[in-house]
Amino acid sequence: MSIPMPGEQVRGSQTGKPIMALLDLLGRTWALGVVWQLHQGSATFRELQQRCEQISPSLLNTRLKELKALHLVDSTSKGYQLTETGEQLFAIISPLGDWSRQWANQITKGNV
Amino acid sequence: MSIPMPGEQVRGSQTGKPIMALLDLLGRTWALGVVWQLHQGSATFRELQQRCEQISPSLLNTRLKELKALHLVDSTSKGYQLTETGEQLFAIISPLGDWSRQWANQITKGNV
DNA sequence: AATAGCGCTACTAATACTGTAGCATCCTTA
DNA sequence: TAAGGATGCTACAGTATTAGTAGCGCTATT
Repeated sequence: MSIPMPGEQVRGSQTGKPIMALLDLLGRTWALGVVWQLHQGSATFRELQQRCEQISPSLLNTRLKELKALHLVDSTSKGYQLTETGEQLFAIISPLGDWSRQWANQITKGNV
Repeated sequence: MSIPMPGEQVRGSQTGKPIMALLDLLGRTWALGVVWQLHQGSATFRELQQRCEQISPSLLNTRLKELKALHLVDSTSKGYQLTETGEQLFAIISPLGDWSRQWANQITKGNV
């Protein structure tokens, strides 16, 4: 799958709008999850695989390539870590943690 | 694909944590996009299809079923719309619009 | 020199998505 | 009362993506 570069056409959108590239990227399996897990701290390839509950190495590697190409993740001697930009992205989505718990509560307790 | 219900195991995770169910859901093609587009206002099935740049009806319908089951989208006489919960979710991710533009700028102008 | 761990690739099977056709239903308008 | 015309949605075949497993090439340790 090609890397969803802002300005170019991406999966599901011809417009080239940055938000569409971002939504394409984040709409791929484990993309959000990798960002989420990496915020817990940098990790080696195999550590990251374990944090992501045994995601297959081929997929992890594909996602990491994309995230690196888009400057959200960096690989250093300490392993993979979020870039500053990646941390910004995490900062935006981090409220999803708390929110998802309320949401789960609402659904499973059935407040209809 | 089964609906990622918080509390149950989902694609890529056995833990049942709400955040994992949410990340599974949002990691599906066009899930975020549909929420994004519906925030622009309620829409009928075919309107929504057009806003989503000709997403195939089968996929749109699948995504809508999931979003309805998870109380993020409602279908009314006026068509589909976000629920209150869905609007909350949108409120969290809405900064992605502005952020994606900066991000695009950083990548394409190459501030390396 | 053998062992163990690492990043990562290769390959196949399983699953998800795309794209098109079209059915059933509900308006219009004649 | 019936012939369009639009709508919500399903069916299905073809294609693309993901899962799962094996293992290679390398480095470090024993």
